[in-house]
Amino acid sequence: MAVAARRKRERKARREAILDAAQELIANEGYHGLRMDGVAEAAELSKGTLYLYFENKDALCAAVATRLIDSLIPVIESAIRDATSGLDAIRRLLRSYYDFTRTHPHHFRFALSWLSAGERMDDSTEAFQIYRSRVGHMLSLVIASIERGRDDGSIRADVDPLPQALQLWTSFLGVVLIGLNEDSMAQRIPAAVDLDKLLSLHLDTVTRALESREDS
Amino acid sequence: MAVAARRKRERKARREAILDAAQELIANEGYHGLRMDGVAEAAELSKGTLYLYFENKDALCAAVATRLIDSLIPVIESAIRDATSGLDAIRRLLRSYYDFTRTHPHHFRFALSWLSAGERMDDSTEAFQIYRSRVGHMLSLVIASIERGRDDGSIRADVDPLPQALQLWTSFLGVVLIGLNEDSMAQRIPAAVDLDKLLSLHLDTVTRALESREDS
DNA sequence: TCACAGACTGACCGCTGGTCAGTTTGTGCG
DNA sequence: CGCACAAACTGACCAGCGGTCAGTCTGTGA
Repeated sequence: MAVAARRKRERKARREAILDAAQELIANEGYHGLRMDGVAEAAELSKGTLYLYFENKDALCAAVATRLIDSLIPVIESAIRDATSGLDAIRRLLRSYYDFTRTHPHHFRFALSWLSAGERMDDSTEAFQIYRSRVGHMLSLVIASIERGRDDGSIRADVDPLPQALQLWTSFLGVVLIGLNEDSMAQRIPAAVDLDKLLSLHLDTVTRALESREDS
Repeated sequence: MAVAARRKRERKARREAILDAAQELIANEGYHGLRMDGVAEAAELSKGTLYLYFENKDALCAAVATRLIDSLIPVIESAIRDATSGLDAIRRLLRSYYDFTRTHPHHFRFALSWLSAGERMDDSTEAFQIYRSRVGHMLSLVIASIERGRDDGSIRADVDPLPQALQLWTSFLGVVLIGLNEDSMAQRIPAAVDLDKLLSLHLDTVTRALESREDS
């Protein structure tokens, strides 16, 4: 009865193939430009078949995003390990995420749609639950870094890790958000700021707010 | 020839009526739930007529957003005037925007779609240009407050107003973004933080980063 | 009474996410 | 080999919605 096992493998491979096709299209056409017909054609399947593997379009996108963030998490964990202090870990963590977003801007767009929507996106699917758990994991890394900094003295002792992690994460997302729209921002703001510099400024600002001070 | 003047008035009134209908629907159904057929019915017009007043759906939404932000700007300017210092002005400015967003969450959703999209939203219309100018005005208020704080000594002398204003504004938007999804966040994060507290924490963090220090 | 302009209408179109009755494939059994 | 059954797959079709446009209505001035 090795048939069932093989079927399972094949099913998984098909699923991956669909994800490959979708990810490629998202990278080229953007999340909003993604068409289920296009995915079907790229994956050399009929549209109906897609719905045997994914509940709907949003679930497919969530699965793509999950695969991407799964490739990011080890990078971040490695960056944290290399950090010289808790505060340094925060900086490295944020910068890793930022770099990742520059490489995969559409992943961030997806994450953002999820955050901002509540309505425009179906977040009731299982694929979304999985994605959520990844985000939860990332947040726990932030919390852990804050606690580490509190312990090693690089971060003020009076910060409350969970709320501060939320503040860090959400404010950081806002900065990255702009980084995605470099071109349109350049038009909008005369003599616009270079975006890598904006990130650096943000990190400096965060550092300044968190660091323990020598004075009383 | 007072006819032309009356026609112009009537046209403007119709436009306002359409905006009223759209704003009401957006408030109830959300931006994404807005249907042009629904607007037409609510405004007691045919759908085709809407397109005599607005280029497309996104332009209509931009006009709604502009009307809303136009009601906010005087509030913010007043808050800034009452401030005791430049740093205090920043805090008041951000808090005013936050309160406004709590009252009109859909305005913020629109602003966000505009920022995050670049693709999913038509920002080429005149209505969008106008909205942009309002955002530019708000940013200039932030810049002015920073300069004021630099002058009155409440803010460090070495901050560069424009980049710092961008950093302040974008990071602030990220925090507000979460504030919009209170309910879904509560599910996601166990023992979630109260959102008004999150804002307060953000303001404190910002303050800490900007304030001039007594020590050398 | 007529001509004209501008406001307005609503049937219609195209696109796209999603559905489902029916077909193909291939595996195990008699 | 043929049969039955399940699972994978298909593609024509549907519904919702943004947007269009040929034609109608209204009222103003001559």
